[in-house]
Amino acid sequence: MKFHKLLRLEGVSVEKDKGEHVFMQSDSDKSLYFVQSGLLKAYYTTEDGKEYIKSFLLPNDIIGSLSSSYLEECSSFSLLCLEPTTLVKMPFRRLYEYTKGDLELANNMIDLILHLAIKKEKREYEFLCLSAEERFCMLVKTSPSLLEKVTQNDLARYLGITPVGLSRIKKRTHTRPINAKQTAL
Amino acid sequence: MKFHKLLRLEGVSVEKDKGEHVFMQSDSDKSLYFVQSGLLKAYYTTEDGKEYIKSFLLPNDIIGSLSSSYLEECSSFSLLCLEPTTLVKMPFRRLYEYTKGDLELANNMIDLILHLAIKKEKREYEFLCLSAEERFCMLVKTSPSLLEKVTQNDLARYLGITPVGLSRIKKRTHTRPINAKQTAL
DNA sequence: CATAGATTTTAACCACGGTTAATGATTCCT
DNA sequence: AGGAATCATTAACCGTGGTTAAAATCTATG
Repeated sequence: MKFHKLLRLEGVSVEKDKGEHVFMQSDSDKSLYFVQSGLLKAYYTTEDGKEYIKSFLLPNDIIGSLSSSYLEECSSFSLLCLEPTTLVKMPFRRLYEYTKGDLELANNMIDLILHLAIKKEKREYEFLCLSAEERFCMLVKTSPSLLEKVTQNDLARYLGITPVGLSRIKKRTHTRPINAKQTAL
Repeated sequence: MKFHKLLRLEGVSVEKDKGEHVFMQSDSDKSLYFVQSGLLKAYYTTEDGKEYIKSFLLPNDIIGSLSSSYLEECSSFSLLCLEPTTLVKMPFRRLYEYTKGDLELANNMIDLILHLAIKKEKREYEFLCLSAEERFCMLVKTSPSLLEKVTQNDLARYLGITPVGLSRIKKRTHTRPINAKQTAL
């Protein structure tokens, strides 16, 4: 990545332990966070108490609270550290002032958001076109290291299924050869 | 929306009839398109010939071909006019040159991409947290006008289900009172 | 009007994954 | 080490939606 100038802006460094939350809801906390080390999960909690994981955050990942009244109505959003974590916090208000007056920074910002938009695009694709099993296999291929760090429960909630469902899928994919679909002849 | 300056940039006007495609694949076509009038569907076609609809585009909507090697590998992406349509085409290369040199334009661009990112975020939420039936009900509430213009087939492929599945859901939701879940007492 | 084509609905059957609950396996704690 | 708590797996049962194919509608177009 190359958001050079963005990263050189001095933000507040935040240290959190495993199990601690990073609050992003209140106006004063609306910020962009750069993950320096550690591991977090970003998740929704719905009214009926269910949890759905939006993403896991690894070092060099970036997250911000996009304000969307729609989403805020139907769910609440949280960040939880799964390991001791260091973040750099940059309030949107301040960032916004910077980009208003700095061309290079504004272009860095464009690259950054574009990068995030492409991630979302991928995820939309995976939900739209792939089955839960295919999404799991995808993840095994692309982020094998994540599987070791994250509980079955969290992994399932990220894939959009239940832990029970994931357990079943794992069994299936180890027994059955992958891509058994093509077993014509 | 308020991408004032972006919209004042002069792009190439493109006229298409119902049934015509807008090509976005080749490098020379990598552009941002502003829909002025009409209706389009943006969809993926997978290797096994299935179609999945990413979004419908109405007047004032904006679409661009985010280049992602990942997505380009596993599917091909197309735009098809469902009604006679007028678009304004702005090549990314040119746009990029502009934003590199114009602060106001760069900030307009930030607002624009942020706006698109929030849309994606909503859609991710809907796939992650809602059932097909709930997604359908959501759409009925938020975009009733779309339902009249779009075939059952396209609608289903946008919701991530088959036309047969959608037909069943429609039957159910008309028979059964919506939110029958809460019928305690 | 008639026929062909596309679109939608229905039915029958099946696979996937949700739900609940019981059982194992780990980790953690004093 | 014993016990609590968390996490993972398994089994039984069920609901949603996929698949296929047939019937019912709707829409052209000559």
